[in-house]
Amino acid sequence: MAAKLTDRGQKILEAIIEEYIATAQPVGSKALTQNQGIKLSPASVRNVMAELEELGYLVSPHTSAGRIPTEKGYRFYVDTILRVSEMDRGQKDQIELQYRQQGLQMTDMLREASRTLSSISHYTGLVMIPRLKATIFRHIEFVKLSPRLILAVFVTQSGLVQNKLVEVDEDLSPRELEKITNYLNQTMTGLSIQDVRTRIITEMAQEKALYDQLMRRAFTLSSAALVDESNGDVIIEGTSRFLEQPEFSDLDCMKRIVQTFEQKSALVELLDRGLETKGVQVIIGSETEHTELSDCSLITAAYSGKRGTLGTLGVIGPNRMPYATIIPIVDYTASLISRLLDTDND
Amino acid sequence: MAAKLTDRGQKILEAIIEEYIATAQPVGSKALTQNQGIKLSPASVRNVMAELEELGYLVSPHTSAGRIPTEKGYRFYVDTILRVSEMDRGQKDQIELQYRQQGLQMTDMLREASRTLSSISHYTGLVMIPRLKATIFRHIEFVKLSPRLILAVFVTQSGLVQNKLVEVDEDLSPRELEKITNYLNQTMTGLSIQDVRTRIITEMAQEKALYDQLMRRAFTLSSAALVDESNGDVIIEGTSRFLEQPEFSDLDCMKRIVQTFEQKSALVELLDRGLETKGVQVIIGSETEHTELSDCSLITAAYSGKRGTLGTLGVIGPNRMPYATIIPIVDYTASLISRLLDTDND
DNA sequence: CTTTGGCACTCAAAGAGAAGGAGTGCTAAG
DNA sequence: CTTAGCACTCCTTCTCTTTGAGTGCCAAAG
Repeated sequence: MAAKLTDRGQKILEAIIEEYIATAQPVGSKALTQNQGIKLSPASVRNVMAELEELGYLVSPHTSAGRIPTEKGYRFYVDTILRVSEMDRGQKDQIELQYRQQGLQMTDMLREASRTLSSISHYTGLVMIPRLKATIFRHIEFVKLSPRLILAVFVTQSGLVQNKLVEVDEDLSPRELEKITNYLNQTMTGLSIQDVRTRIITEMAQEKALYDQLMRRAFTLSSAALVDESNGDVIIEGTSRFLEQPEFSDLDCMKRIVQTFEQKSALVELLDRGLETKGVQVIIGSETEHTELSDCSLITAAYSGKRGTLGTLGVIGPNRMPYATIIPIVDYTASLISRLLDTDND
Repeated sequence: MAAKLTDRGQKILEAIIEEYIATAQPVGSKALTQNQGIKLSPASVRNVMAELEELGYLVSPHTSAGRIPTEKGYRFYVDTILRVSEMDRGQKDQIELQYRQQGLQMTDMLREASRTLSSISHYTGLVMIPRLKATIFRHIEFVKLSPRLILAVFVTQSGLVQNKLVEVDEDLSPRELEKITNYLNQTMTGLSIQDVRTRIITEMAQEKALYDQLMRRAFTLSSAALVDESNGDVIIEGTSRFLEQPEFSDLDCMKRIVQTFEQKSALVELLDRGLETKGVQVIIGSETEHTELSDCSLITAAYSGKRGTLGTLGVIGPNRMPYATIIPIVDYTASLISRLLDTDND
């Protein structure tokens, strides 16, 4: 069982996986000896393939078909065999160009990132919107919509704008609102939302707040405005790419995947996993731990702003994905986004 | 050609269309005589069906299949035969409930509308976001992100928040910005964006603006902030519903439709058509004038806020849609949204 | 001990009829 | 005008056969 893979075994596994990625057809021994730089007879290749199957890297759909990689096969390929090539300048420029032409607003940029990921990779692009609590407070503004209804508009360091309706018990005068606004903008700017929140809580407990009605209102208002009720949002672009993949020609399976996309929660969970990780992460098939996505793989990377990780982005497609080309695309996009977020708004 | 349809012809056409809507199978003469309250022999029905085919309301896929409605058939059905039933209270309540539980923010509400449309109709929900120029100015706010970069946050009467980054030539001090903000909020509130724009243009031309630097800046800034560069945006929910429809089991056709959805422009154009129209509009098949959507039908209705039409919403599905049940759903949703937009924020 | 050619075997995919059946159009009688 | 009867069409389904790609194993060669 723990038998190590010979050098030749790896070579052949690599060739099979790459052939399968290219053709989506089970790979036979003959095809291998012809196509690649493998100088063995089909019979020898067959021996090795039988070994690889025994070790769980390959399966054959039926006796008279070739072999296809298992998840374990892909995993080994990604972890051990794969050498990620640098992207060539041209491709990098092509990506970068997309953003130059573009407006500068964060959400638009992230949407563009998702779209570009999809169009360059030919799979589906995913970009997670930064969680509120991970962002830095820059500015808050209150707009009174009706006596009891206030719109809080809140801008983060990185230029993300969030707005939220707050219902209040008492009618605040414009002057009061303005004071509150000024106070908050002076005290909170530069803190992370996390910090802002704890600060609000401690200050509210202090006695001075107890007597200062305005302060109390400021805190109630801002804490209501900064509640992060979103469980994360994902920008998905290029769902239709899935329809191009022969492995999803089964409509029912396809439908379940698209539904999972629409609900987004599974994708949020998967993208969240990449938040802590440095570099590119690959999640293959059942590693997603979602049955509907058990034939899908994700390639993700985290992007960050001035102060630490903001979110993750990546590509989702069938297990049979050209990892070698997509990993650098995701990697480069993440670093590009990080760079843009760092420099654009300061 | 101009032969009018007999009463019996209509009855049978109705029965055929409704049967086909229910089963997605070509309808034969025998099936009709059994199922519905049609007291004729199959042979008589066949005569009528032949007539209907001659008139272009039906076609048969091949000799030994039943008949299916043509677009002209659907059109006639929708225009002449169909009696739209009132929705029962229960269903109305079910819809309304969705919004009660919900936050109050406009975009969220529209997204929820799209989702509800989809889940109740079992087709794909569409909601067009209001065009900026159709909305009423309520409040504008500028946040300086960097010396030359200003974020304009702009709130419409109906509570829609738009934000836009503006690059400026000169470094504006916070005091100046504040003055500009105050000035704009005092002068422009209550005007439509359309009006605001013309006003800015005329005032800029006036000599007093020429000498007052601050005013000039105010106008430049606000006109830049209020440029409506979006060509309309549509919230699409329930794309996966399409995958349930047997008529789109062809993957290639399916792919083209989903791609068209992703681009959105075609949908924007179609929803735009409903802006002028009162009540529910039905667009059938090639009436869409998009080849990719030539097997799709839309049922749309306009929704409005305090001051006139804001946008349209609706449902898209195959031509074979249960118009009788969906039309009232769309109608009711549109009026509900209008009601909510009217009352919520004033 | 590894490699390779040979060979029998398996099994999905593709094709060819053949049978079945749903539905039609037409005609002639009620 | 309606309807029963009937011949005809042609899709759908089934079975059966063929085809061929690919395998596993064995025995001979390196």
